[in-house]
Amino acid sequence: MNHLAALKPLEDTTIRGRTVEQLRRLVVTGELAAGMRLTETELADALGISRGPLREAIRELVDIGLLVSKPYKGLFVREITRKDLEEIYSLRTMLERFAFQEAWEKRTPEALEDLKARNKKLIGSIEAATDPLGPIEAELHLHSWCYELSGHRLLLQSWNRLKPNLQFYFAMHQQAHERKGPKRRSHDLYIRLASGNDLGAMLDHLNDHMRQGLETTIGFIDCA
Amino acid sequence: MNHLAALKPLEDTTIRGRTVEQLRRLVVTGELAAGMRLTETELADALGISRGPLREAIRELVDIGLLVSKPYKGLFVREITRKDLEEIYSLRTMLERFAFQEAWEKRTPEALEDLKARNKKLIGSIEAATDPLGPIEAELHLHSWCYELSGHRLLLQSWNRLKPNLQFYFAMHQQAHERKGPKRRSHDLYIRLASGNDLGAMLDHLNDHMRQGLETTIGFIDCA
DNA sequence: AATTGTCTGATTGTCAACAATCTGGCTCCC
DNA sequence: GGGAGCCAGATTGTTGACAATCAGACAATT
Repeated sequence: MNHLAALKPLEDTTIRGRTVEQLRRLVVTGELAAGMRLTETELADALGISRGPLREAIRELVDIGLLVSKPYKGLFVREITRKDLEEIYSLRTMLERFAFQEAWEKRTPEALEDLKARNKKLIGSIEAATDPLGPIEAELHLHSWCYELSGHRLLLQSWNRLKPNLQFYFAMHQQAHERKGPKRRSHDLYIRLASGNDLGAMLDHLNDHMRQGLETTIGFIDCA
Repeated sequence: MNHLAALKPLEDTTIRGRTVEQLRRLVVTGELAAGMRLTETELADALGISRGPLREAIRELVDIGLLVSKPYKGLFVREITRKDLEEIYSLRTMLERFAFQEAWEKRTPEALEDLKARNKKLIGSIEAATDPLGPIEAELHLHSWCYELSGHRLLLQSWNRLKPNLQFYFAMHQQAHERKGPKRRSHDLYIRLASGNDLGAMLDHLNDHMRQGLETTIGFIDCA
């Protein structure tokens, strides 16, 4: 910790960057409902920008998978099928197990403190119960820990691509279930094992943790 | 095989699409040397197109990792460090092991025929020795088999993002080593195990296959 | 000597108009 | 009835000009 810690990263100054962020937020929070149709001109007008930077922003979201582009028909906010969800979870399990293997030897007391801090933040966010999306972001931030610690840039990049999809689904699920977010103590074991000395146990727990996450949330999707 | 098999996919009609392909090829073959500096206007003039679609194409390549954008300084063809290579290989090992686990039960006689055909094509391409990049594409196509068979779209997408980076490195390596490509029989065991009934042995072999690939090729990189 | 201020050419960011293309529905013919 | 041809409106693709921003060099200041 140095004396510059108070500095916040300055916000994106380009229209494209800000647009990506704004659209991501709108999609992820469900303010733009799944399946909804948009067009470039319509969006550009609504945002008060021209189509150039908007197109670049859109392409980024399409690439991540938040939007689907059907040429000459319009843009559509992604819909999630059961298969999508299973794919997201199975890939995520894979990635996070790998991340823990890579990060295991790099754990330092400071890093473990950081992990605990993230969990505290998650709990705090759940108890505050102000912004319903807060806990979701906090949970994802907690899970980001192992990816960051691994030092594996490509892996972190993969996680960052997957994250918005998870976020999208969490928010969708939460809305359908009357804003019931993650439980306070849901990550207690996760933290304990991550701080311990049994990598095998941690990896096993990840399988459980993820499978449980999938099972308890998959119920309300009726699609094929 | 049906009677429409002769149909070839029609080429991309948009400037953006064609530009992505062309730039990808140029980077991957080393015709645009690693570290080389480019600018948007320069490229747009050279390609005879305007900057709009070019920018979108560039962004795609930056996202994949083939180009690096340093704002207001220029675009640079990616350079590969030893760490990059280790990351590419470790992630790839992960993904391909996962792909085989997912694909294992889906193997049909037809699918295995397809796999053998891909290996034949690889061998043919090596023996023909015309286009030095042919064997590289054929080898990647062989490895794509398990991803396609898995039916896991997200996984396939991850592989498709990783592929150009591998291709880039292979070509780079080949140029440095006087065009010595993959060996004729390099995938014999791979094919045999993939056709057999011991998933564990296949997964173990993948570790070996990849580690060997990394070790025999990592030599000539002197970077940190 | 080192830090800060200022200028300039280069580079990217943005815009608004225009062109190309597609979709969906309609007609017409068989 | 149904399939080919065609049309209108909508949507995306493309362009060239203009604006904003930056890196690097050099001067001024301490």
